[in-house]
Amino acid sequence: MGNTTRAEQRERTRRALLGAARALFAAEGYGAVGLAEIVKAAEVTKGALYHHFDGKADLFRAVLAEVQDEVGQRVSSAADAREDPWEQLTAGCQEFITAATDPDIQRIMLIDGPAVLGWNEWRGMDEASSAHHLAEALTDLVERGVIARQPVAPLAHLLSGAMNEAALWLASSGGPGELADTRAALSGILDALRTR
Amino acid sequence: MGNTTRAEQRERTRRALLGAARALFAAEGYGAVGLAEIVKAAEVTKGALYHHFDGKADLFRAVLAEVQDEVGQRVSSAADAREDPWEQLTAGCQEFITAATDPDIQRIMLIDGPAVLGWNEWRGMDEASSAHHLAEALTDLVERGVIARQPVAPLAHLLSGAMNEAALWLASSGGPGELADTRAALSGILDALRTR
DNA sequence: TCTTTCACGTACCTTCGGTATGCGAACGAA
DNA sequence: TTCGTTCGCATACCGAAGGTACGTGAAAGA
Repeated sequence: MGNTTRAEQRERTRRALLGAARALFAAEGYGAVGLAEIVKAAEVTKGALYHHFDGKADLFRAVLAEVQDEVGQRVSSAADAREDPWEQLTAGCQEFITAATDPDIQRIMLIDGPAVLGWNEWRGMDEASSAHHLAEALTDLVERGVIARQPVAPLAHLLSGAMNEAALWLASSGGPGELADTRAALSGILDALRTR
Repeated sequence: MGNTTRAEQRERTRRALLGAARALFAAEGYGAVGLAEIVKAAEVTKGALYHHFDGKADLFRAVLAEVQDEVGQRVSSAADAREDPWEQLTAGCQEFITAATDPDIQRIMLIDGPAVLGWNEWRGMDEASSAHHLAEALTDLVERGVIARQPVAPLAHLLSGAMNEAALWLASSGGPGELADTRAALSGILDALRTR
């Protein structure tokens, strides 16, 4: 008893590193955090870090994947709670704005993500976690004739960028009134897509 | 003759540093460029660099200001070439997308900018260089009744973010067709703002 | 002409990401 | 149970990069 299997120990250490790195990256930003801080907070050493990850950037990649996965889940849940495809789109977008207003999530997902991994890789991860939801929803709405037939990829990117920026702005200089105004403005843009 | 005043020399060195740093930051990204590379390309030493700037981040700040200023000028010129306020807005937006599709400008202005300086400072610089044009144009159009009366700040951020993301996407995976589709989608969104 | 200021070069320090190596405990086979 | 192997991780070290302290020679002012 009290014995710990290797798989358990491995998982515990990995979790500790991911948790510590996530908290520090979120609080101070990728560049301002040293590996020494991370391993100290995780109560391990650099040896453990390099045993689990290829380096600082790879550790960040794992943290980013975790964050993006959580946001993707929130958006999916919000969308799936609705029946009407149009409401699924709007609910998903509003939920994304809410989730992305968290400063910790922002710093990792929207600020450092593209800079650390490069925009292409960041885009790929974003696509896999949540952006494809948006593209699928738009495609579905086009198929159903709810919005005008048009290439969905450019539209998806415009909307994605709009929401990212809006969330960043809300977190830094926004009171509750700003949030409501932003939601309204986004709704207006989305509504404008509908065929009349 | 042949004599150089101190002000001249100072300006020459500063220009050399800014030019070298801009080229390297654009090509390799802020994190991947060392001060040694920069001062070698500028044919000076680190002493000169630290005499003109407070450090690597401050040098980047100066480069970013230069890039943003140029983009702002291009947008202003495009807008001022039109008489109709509505056309000024659309022309300015289209010109921004064109300018921001340049990979060098992207890396400095859209990718590394927020990560190196933090989003708040980046936002402030963007506001000063080009974003205020957008907000002013929108305010003007609201005053004239061309678009519905509404808070312009959230709208400006949504549009700004949409254009930033669109430009990034276009540069990485876009052919000429994608550019046309993106322009069309943006026009559609802008048109939707008009009071009918 | 003499002093001061300034632009910049040189040498050095510190920190940080990354690597090489060693060790003890869990694991698998006999 | 024993014994060799593997694995998870700690320790010590290295090179590079950002940053600093100080020296120097030429322009600027008196």
